Amino acid sequence: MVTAREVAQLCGVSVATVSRVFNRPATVSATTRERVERVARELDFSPNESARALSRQQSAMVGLVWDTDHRRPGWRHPFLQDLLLGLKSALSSHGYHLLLLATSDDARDRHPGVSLADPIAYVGMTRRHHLAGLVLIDSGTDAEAFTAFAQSGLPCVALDVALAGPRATYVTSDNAEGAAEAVRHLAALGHRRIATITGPRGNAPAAARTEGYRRGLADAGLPAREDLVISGDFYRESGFVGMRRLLARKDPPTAVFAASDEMAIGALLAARAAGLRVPADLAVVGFDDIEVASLVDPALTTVAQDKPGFGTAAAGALLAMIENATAPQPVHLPTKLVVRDSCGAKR
Amino acid sequence: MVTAREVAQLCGVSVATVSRVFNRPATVSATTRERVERVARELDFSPNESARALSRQQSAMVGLVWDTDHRRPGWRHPFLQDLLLGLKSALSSHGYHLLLLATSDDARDRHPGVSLADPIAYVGMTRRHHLAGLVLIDSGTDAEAFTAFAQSGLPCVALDVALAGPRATYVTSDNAEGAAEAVRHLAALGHRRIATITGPRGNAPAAARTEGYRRGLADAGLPAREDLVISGDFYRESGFVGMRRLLARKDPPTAVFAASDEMAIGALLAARAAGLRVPADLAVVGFDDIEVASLVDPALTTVAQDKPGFGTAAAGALLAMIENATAPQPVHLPTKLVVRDSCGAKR
DNA sequence: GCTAGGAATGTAACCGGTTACAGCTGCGAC
DNA sequence: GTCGCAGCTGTAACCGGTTACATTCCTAGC
Repeated sequence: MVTAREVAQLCGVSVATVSRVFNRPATVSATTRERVERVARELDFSPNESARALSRQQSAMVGLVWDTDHRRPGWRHPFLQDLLLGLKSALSSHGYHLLLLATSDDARDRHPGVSLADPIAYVGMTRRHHLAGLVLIDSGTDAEAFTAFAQSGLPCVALDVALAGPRATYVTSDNAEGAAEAVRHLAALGHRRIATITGPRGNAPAAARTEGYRRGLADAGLPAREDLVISGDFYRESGFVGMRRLLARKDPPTAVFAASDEMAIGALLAARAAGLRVPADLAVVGFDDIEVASLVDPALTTVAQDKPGFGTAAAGALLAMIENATAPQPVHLPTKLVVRDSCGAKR
Repeated sequence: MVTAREVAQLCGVSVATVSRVFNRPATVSATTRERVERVARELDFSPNESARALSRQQSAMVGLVWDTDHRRPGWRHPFLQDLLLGLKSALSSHGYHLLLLATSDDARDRHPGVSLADPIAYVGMTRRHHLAGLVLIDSGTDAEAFTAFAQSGLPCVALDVALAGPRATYVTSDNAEGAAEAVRHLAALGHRRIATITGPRGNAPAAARTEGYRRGLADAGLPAREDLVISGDFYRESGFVGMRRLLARKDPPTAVFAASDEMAIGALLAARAAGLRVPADLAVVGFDDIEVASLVDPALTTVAQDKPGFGTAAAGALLAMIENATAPQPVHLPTKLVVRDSCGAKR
């Protein structure tokens, strides 16, 4: 490893000058700068990150809090890979890396209800590592714990959880509009009794999608019937059960908007089990556009989220807070209705 | 942030002693140790990681090289989430974190054939960050680039790519045995003409699965017929095309072992397109047990890999090399045949 | 009683940068 | 001619730990 001292010596300047070339090039005369840059390139020098972090009290790393309880079914994030890719590429263009914080599962083992391993341990870790910021992935129900991060003073961006603070914000899809569009689409296909299977209560995107469902009905001039709103939890099983309950009605819906693809697939299976054909007897629309959506039979019509966009938007918001100290603004990503077979639109 | 100096002052000892309490407790007298530990706990002190990394020339971080070209179809890892979870939890128990290295895509943009952004940039990064080790995820065809990492002297663990060196090793499934088991299962169901659709050439797991296919045939006393070996590339399309070619034969196979679930699904679609019923007219077995496998119709019989096991095994091997400097040993994880509907076994 | 040696602790030199401050130079203005 | 100031660079004090080496103290052995 070449150090700045060696570069300085070879250039006949002090280490301070070498450091300046890498941090505030404008303060160094052009000739000196070029000489240092050339020698640095020749020796393949670049500043040691540990030393830099120690000295600056800030590292070139962004922490990723993704603390999921793998014992809970459906612990997987619907599109973590796209998210990581988006984050990674957006961060890399500014020289930041992503640190996947690891905490022991002790706290969770002791208190089974707690989903985040230990917020305090996390906050300490972010300090010890001099992290520049934090990306928080909602892993279910730790919205309260997230405020602890926001209060730590570190720039924070949460995904799909409303987070506010002087240096905190969040990124989410425009869930309400996406849901409304799905419902309007079903209405336009002639459906009058459109049901919905919602996500878990307390979940912000779930609430927004239900709100969007209502708005979509209103937009289409259809009455809102509360008995057509069935609550689920985003996972397949609840879609199956919810659909079965809906089909047992004496006046079952002809279409259903499920607040997640997993539940839509559950609904599909329930319809099949009840001897119904989709989309002929029942139209189904989901939300997310997970990988499986195009594979099930019939292929699922769904509201697609901008998956890599989540990553880039989160990274962008975070970098803005880190580097410009700008006032954070929540980001609402547009969704896109992907029409496949399960809704019965001819295509 | 509390520093060691403050703790030392409050305890009436020197910083060196505080440091020793955290690093080599045995060299400190019991009474002093307890006093320091108590005060440290009260002040919520823990050593600053940047300073520690700088001083020790080694950080508590393991780099993750996952440099996939998202413009290539099928760039997704079949089970990255399980992998990350396994890695994370195994590493956390030893206090290590996972750093997702970000490199600019420049190199790749300039040379479209290159899949890893820039191995040299990566190696430099690992040095600058004082990383303790490296986990290499194969993203296609950069096996050669991986040797550059192995030669950097840093402990390296590759996944699904044979990597050798004094401080390098790899983790992979027992692909050959898994494939052999699948083929024996098909033979036991009465199939005599069992075809295979292979993975891409040059890919180690793909080669092992083909070898296992041959071994399975031999085990079952069936002749190996080279015309029943069709090459694919792990992605769905190649499974579809391969199956179509097989079905066009005058003497088509009654069963097919696809070296990946994606290709198996492609084969399923091709069979359906040809008017064949699965499993009645054609038995299909895949490899991986990806999430979709249980969702397709018919549900896919497949060779399951130990997904979280990959992560824990990789972390274990890496930690062993980092902490004990043990001679690295490749890990071969056992697979498990998951019998569902597509093979025609009654269950 | 004296010494050798081991255990416990302190001292201070690192690790490799960043940056406040001071010093030097050269130029235009008076 | 000199004063002021801006631009450039060097000096040295950090950042917060780790650790080789020195020192002190105590005990066992003679």
